[in-house]
Amino acid sequence: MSDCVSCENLNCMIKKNIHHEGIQKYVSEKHNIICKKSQQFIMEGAPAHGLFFVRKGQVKVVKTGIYGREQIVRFAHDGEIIGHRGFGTTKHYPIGALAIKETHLCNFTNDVLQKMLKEVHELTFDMMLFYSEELNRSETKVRKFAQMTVREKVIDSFLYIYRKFGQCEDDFFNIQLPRKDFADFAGTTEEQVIRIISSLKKEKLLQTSGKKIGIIDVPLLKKEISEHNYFLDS
Amino acid sequence: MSDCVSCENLNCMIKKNIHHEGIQKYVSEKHNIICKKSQQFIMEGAPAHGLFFVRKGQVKVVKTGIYGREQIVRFAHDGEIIGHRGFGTTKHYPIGALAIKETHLCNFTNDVLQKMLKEVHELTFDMMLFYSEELNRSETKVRKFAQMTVREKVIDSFLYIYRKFGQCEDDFFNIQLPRKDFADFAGTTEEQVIRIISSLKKEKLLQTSGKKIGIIDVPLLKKEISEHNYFLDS
DNA sequence: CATGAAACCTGCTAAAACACAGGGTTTAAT
DNA sequence: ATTAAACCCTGTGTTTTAGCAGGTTTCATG
Repeated sequence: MSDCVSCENLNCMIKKNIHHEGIQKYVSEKHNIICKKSQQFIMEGAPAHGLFFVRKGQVKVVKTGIYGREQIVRFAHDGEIIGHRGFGTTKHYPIGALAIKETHLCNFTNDVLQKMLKEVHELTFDMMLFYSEELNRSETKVRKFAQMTVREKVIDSFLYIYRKFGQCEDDFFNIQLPRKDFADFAGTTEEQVIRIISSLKKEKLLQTSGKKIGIIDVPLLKKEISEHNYFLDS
Repeated sequence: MSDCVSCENLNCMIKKNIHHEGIQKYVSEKHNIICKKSQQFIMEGAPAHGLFFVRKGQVKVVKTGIYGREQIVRFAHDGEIIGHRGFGTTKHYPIGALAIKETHLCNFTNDVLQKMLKEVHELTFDMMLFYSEELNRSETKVRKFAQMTVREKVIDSFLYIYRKFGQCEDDFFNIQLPRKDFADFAGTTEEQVIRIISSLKKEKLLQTSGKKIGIIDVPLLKKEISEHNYFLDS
């Protein structure tokens, strides 16, 4: 249950390197944590005490912005890393993280992690590649925020959620978020998000039912932003 | 002249690891390139053929954005890496790079680099840390772009230039850029930049003389953005 | 030193985005 | 079933930003 060998998250970096002997002795030192819905497990500004992997669940990563405005950096689910931003020179987490629904986490302390990286070079290399991809993603996001209109940013956020979490047969996202969260992720206000949702519903591109949101016509929605853009995956 | 041992850029990652035996045999395989002013040496979208280090000079890193609008990702000078964004999974450069003034570059091909990383684990580790710092920087930038006003973004850009290139005794930046470049970097339009420069001149915070720009009162300018912000270094 | 191009500046206008206010609806707990 | 809290929605006024148009300055070059 708690060991990595039986874990199903094949995209997890530890799992991928579990066959290396150097790594196995450290796996037993990882902590398993269970978070209830909306529970925060990383505090922004707190001393970094290691890396987290999402074993199962949904997480949002936040950062306090200007005027205390909340910014959602990204969402994460099964297999993904959280807390890697605190690993460089800074010894404090630059972000906070909280569970959207009940979430099972694996936690490696910085000490253990450091030892693992020293011993298993393939892991270090994978981490480097991971960071480099994250960097590309982040810079694409900079470009988006700098140049997209609010409507485009909101649509882009919906497509991001769609790509990441998908939607069930009834065509609603496999994740439920309040409008405010979409706003904080897209970099705008709740009102704008609501207005744009209204428009998109009228245009038969989106459907809602209470908190639930789903895309009706994915290709058409995609078309609207990919028109003048190259490929922007994030 | 062309070997790393005598190089003065102590912040360069290669120089830092030059004492490792594994690295020295590869240093001879690096290429030295000299770029004239405004010459482009990385084309956006071209196949990635390695990493560049700035030996001496000034470089701007650009990315074509929405509607073909140009976005300046960052500026670089002595000792800094360029082209690392093309190293992950993508085999094409996601950015372009061009010399602002005459610039001397060192170029390692991807092959050589790969070999170096395989052999010198400290280098891989350093690269990982480098990427992780870049990621933090980039995400700070996302937040800025999402939440700052145009005035704040422009001021922030001036402070960035000040931090990175400094200014001489006559209080002008050690780099000359057209207003348009500041706009592309700050994520706004040339007109806005010009307007804000005018205001700042009236407020005795900035001085200009033709293309030259300099900050008169750094702490006061800093204060304006750091007021509601935590520490934002980029 | 004339000249043309590039860079810089300003005023005006329209559009985009935000903020506030107030009302409606859903949800979950008692 | 009731009630409070959280969430959702819409209208209106204001601010911010972008875009255009036209003018001036600066600077390199023949």
